[in-house]
Amino acid sequence: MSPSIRDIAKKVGKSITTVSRALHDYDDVSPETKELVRKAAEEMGYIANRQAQLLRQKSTDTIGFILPTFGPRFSDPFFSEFLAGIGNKASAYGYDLLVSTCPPGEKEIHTYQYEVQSNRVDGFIIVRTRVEDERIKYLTSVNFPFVAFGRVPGMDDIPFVDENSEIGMQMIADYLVDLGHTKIACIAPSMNYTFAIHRIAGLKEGLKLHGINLQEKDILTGDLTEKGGYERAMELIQRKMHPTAIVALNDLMAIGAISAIQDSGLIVGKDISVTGFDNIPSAAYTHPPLTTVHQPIFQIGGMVSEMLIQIVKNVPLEKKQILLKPSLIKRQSSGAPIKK
Amino acid sequence: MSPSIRDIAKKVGKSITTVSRALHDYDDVSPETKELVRKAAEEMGYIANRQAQLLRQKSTDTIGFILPTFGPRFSDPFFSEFLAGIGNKASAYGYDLLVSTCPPGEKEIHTYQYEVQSNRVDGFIIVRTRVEDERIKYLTSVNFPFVAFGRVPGMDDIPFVDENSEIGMQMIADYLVDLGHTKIACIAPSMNYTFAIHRIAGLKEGLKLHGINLQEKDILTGDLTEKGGYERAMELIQRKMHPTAIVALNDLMAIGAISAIQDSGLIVGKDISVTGFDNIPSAAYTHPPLTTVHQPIFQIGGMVSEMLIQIVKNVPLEKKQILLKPSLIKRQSSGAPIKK
DNA sequence: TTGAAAGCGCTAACAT
DNA sequence: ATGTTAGCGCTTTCAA
Repeated sequence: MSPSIRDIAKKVGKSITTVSRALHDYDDVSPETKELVRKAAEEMGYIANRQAQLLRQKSTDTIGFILPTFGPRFSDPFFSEFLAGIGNKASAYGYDLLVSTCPPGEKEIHTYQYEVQSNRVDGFIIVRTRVEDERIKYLTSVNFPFVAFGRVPGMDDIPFVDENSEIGMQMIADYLVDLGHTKIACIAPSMNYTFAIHRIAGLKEGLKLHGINLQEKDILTGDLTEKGGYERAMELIQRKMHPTAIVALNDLMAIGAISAIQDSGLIVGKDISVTGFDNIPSAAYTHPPLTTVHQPIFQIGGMVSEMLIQIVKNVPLEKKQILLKPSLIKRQSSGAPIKK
Repeated sequence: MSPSIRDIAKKVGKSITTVSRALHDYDDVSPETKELVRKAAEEMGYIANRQAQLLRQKSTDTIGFILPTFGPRFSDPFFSEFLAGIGNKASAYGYDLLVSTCPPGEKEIHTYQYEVQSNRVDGFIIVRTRVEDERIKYLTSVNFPFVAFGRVPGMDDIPFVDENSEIGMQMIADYLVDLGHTKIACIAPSMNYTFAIHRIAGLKEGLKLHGINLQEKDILTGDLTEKGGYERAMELIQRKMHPTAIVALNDLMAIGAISAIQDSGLIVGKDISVTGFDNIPSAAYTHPPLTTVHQPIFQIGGMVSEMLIQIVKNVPLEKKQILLKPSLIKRQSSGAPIKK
């Protein structure tokens, strides 16, 4: 068994109170006692029992993160990088990270409720915010701390980090139009995701400035995976007049689109240009490499994590809302359209 | 504040003991009382305080998983899928998942020690086992439960799930030789990983059966990322006599290799064939699609998770070691070499 | 500067 | 069938 505070007390001939206070570096313990206690603790390999500590303190020093997993082949590189970002900062602050998995839907909110009420975590990190976000509604209603990666329309007060993807998409629009494209289609995820709304808005806005109207029929809905991108791109390609540029709202779908175009015997970047969003590492290794908008996922994970910890610690936040500037990464998946 | 067991007791006019027992469906509580208590609990939205429960029971109902993160751009799709697999089964059994991040090295073992001794978790899941695996040595030495994804040489008693990648690589070897390849090179990760050893052994063995000797100079070392695969492949291509087939030991490096070959103006599957390992979703969407060996990562995550839970619950295991049969996925990144 | 004692919310041995 | 009581390991009043 691991030694307890009692064992140390016995060894140094002091009370457990004194030991506890020495370990926490309280002012009212003599330096000698502190030294004595610390040495004994070290020698005995003492590590505080977290359960007990936390029960007492009514806090958990733990951050909750509920992975919205969609089916078994859940391998979005976005999440592993984001998780690494959260985890890194959390451990830097001595916080643990409790991860659960739950597909979006009915049960999801129960998972949150359960973790809130059973006192498992001090706060949550929410990812891929949605238009009517039950998670955020719930957490706000019970006044439980959280920080979101992504904005929520109509809830401007919540703490969040997001990339200004409107601007990102405007950059894409400018770039494609400058290359000479006019027939542009888009593969988006469900409009339930707020990021989809922002990105579509940015794209529309950007195109409109050049006198181009993005029509509803040119916005297809995919599921954020390569497969989804592939299938939607195929539909676009098979139209009698296919677009010369396909704007996918994330890299995974863009990769699928590239594959579909090539399977159709067309040339990516010539017959049809493709752009993505995220700049996942793979994006540099598609063929041709993918033009996309960079998002510093790892850093964002860190920021979100840090903000949440400040909040649960009651440290005043410098900024409650952070909107990052995107940057366009031009690669060879996009080029001038072929003149006919 | 969430209601406690005391609040329920007060409400139904029973002792807290009775409430506790009713909630746990003990035999020695009358059905009426059980009903009464349950209803009250439901009404009041009672959820047990996990910290207290667990402190008392000396268990945590929590599984630990320490992500070996290598630097910030940590986006191996392997991990998100594996995590989803672990998480799913864990929650099915009512277990939580505590995730930490720590780069392999010095500090890593402290992270394990800390979580063990502070009583944070009941057991660990270990991934990507290594030859002299400090993590496993430590956990065995303190007799702390764990299950590994991957074998460890010389420790045949540890509980693990692994794919028989020797056979997987033999299938690759057979297949490539049948296509007519004789000049075969390999991009492997550090031989610290036991899976690298198994896969190389399988490849060598498989080739030897066809009278081909895989030489050390034809085994390059990459870092398991696209970038690593790209760079090593470039080295191979620039040799005066480049190989006609590049066998990468994971899909990410294979994707990098494909990119390098194409950037060199060669044709993948004709000039140089490429194979991977894992069959991540992206593998079907490279151009050309990647020939690889399938590994059911999600299921393996589930199995490992389930085994660990059995172990910490002291339920006897059906099988302590599980070795899965691989299957070869033939796609167009591999073909007959061009005759000269 | 230190210690005694209460108690976080829960479970379980023991008593009734 | 139910209640009394002790105690998990820790922190924190309060008193000395």
